[in-house]
Amino acid sequence: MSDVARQAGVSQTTASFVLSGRTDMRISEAAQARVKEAAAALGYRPNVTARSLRTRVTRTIGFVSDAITTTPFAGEVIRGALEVARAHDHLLFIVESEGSADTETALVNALVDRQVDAVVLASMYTRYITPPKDLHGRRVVLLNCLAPGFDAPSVIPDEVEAGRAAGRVLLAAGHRNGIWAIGGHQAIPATPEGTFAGNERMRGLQEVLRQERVVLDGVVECEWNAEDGYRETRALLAAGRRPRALVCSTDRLSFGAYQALAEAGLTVPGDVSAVSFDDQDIASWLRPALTTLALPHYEMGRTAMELLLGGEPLGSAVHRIPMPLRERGSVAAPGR
Amino acid sequence: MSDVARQAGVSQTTASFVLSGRTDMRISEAAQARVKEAAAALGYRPNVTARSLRTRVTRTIGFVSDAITTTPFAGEVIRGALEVARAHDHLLFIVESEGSADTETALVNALVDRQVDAVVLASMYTRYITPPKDLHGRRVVLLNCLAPGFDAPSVIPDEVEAGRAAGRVLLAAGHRNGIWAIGGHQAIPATPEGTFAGNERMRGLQEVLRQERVVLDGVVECEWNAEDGYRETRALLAAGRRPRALVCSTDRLSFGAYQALAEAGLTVPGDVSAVSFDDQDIASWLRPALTTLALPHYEMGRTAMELLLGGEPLGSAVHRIPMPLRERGSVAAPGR
DNA sequence: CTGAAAGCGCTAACAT
DNA sequence: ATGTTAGCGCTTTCAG
Repeated sequence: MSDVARQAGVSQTTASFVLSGRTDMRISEAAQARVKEAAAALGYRPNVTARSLRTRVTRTIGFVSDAITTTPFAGEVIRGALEVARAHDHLLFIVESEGSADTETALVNALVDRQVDAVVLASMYTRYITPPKDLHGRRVVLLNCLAPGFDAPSVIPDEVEAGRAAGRVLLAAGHRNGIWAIGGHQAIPATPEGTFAGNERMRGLQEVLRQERVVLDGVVECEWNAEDGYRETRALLAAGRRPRALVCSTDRLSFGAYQALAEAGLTVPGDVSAVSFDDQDIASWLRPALTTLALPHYEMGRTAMELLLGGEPLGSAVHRIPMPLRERGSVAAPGR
Repeated sequence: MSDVARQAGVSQTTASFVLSGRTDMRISEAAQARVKEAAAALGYRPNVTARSLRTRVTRTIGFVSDAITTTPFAGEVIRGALEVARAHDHLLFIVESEGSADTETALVNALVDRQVDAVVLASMYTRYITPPKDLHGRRVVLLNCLAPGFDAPSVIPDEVEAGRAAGRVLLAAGHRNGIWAIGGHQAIPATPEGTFAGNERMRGLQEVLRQERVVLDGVVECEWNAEDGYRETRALLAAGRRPRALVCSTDRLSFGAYQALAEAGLTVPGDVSAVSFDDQDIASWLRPALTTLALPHYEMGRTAMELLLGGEPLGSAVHRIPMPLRERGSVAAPGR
């Protein structure tokens, strides 16, 4: 910068003012032009590290996630966050704690030592967490997780409303009997009380059904992968149960259910309707394509960053992002 | 740091030496202990920004990708990169150019202004690129892309060898006739010469088949998505062709092929064998699970970062990472 | 409207 | 074995 100033025949102060685009210290048009010209001629680029040292602002945000790889949606979260960051001229340090608290602490320290302006704490499935102490008193937003005692806003999907929507789709198609929930609350040995998403989805579903005095034929609690959907649907069929509609807690479960149904010579949606949650890629690859409630990962990423960069005080509200209904071909009137 | 020095009763220099763990300037055990104690007591954390300004080293790397969201593998690349970065105590700025050259230039500038030590230029499918000029002369590694004139190493999957492996799997099972390639070189209007991966996969495949004097019944050039696999396999069947084995250029194509085969009452692998490329999640969800050649995204991410942080000169070699064969249930001896 | 000078927190010659 | 001093590149009072 001092080279630029010298070449423009002004002091470094003047160069600084015009190069950082400040207007409050009125510089003559002539001087501005000379500085800009000199900067261009010399190929001047600011050293943001030096600027940050002085201003105590790095325009840098730490994005700490437990695992960016496990779920295929993760990319969407990051894409949303990245887009907003870029619009505000900020950069993201992305780190992954791999679920280890020690790693998380070490990484948060590394971020803080680099003077990040704020931190996003992201979880790949919705759950309660306890943020590392080094984050207390800092600008933080919780993405897809909740920490009741901790002073930071949370951004999560509106699962209860999604559960209601799933119920409404089935009711609207005329289903009142033979409705089974596959996956349910995910009340399995590893999570005996169910998971956050499982509990909320079921709550919304049951609420809507109850209003119409419809009761589920059953809720199958199991893990949420393709193989579980196959196994449990097959078991259902083998036990002589003949569902008219399936509410699968994930698209992966629906995928497995499709396989079991096809094996049994049953068609979707002619014999059995299916509605699920997530909107993974396979939801639209299946034939018929799946009607599902989409996890709004992109929007969540955006919202978290907008909270951080929007200039409003952060607060500690829970922001529930709507899960859009993707109506496709897997729901029809009940089969004969 | 000066607080720590004062409390320890030493100069700032001494404090600096012990806190940055330098051993070349021998400090007495006593002084070291006092400094460490004072640092712990005061909760001292170094300001890496300030250190970087002085040392001209930020321990920070820019990871520029064209789209981290499009492909589900992207997360694996990043996970690999992140792990190595962490092992070397470096942080990653991750940015996405969304395929726009202007955006890419702007982001590269933002990274350079923040004094990143190196840059990874990543593409989500293997292809030739022209790196932005602002990167000339800097430490760069190309991830999943090639830039012949540019002085930087490339890390790409070994597609030719994968093509050979696909051929060998089929030959070993006894296939010599009725082999069709679905997806082929991806010689479609958008990419009339085929894609890099398509061309290399086909080259390897043909090479191995030719050695055994086996010729493909045909190569169907189309896009590489699930719907294309369904449509083209269906068309094949409708045209009275009865393939004994399918080499699908992606798992998605195989997925679609499975659907068309099932519709026609054909079973895998009893009637038709299938082998493909990528090893996406669905490859193992399908029934039977798909035999496929895995894109080594995790390894690629690691390799790129190890090149950067390993201390060796970068060079400009092309590093071809093996694509492991995942043998599952979709290949058997030719059907009756 | 512009310039001189101090200092952000740290490291590294150079003394001692 | 430790301290003095000078910056790294930039912003920001404060004087003119």
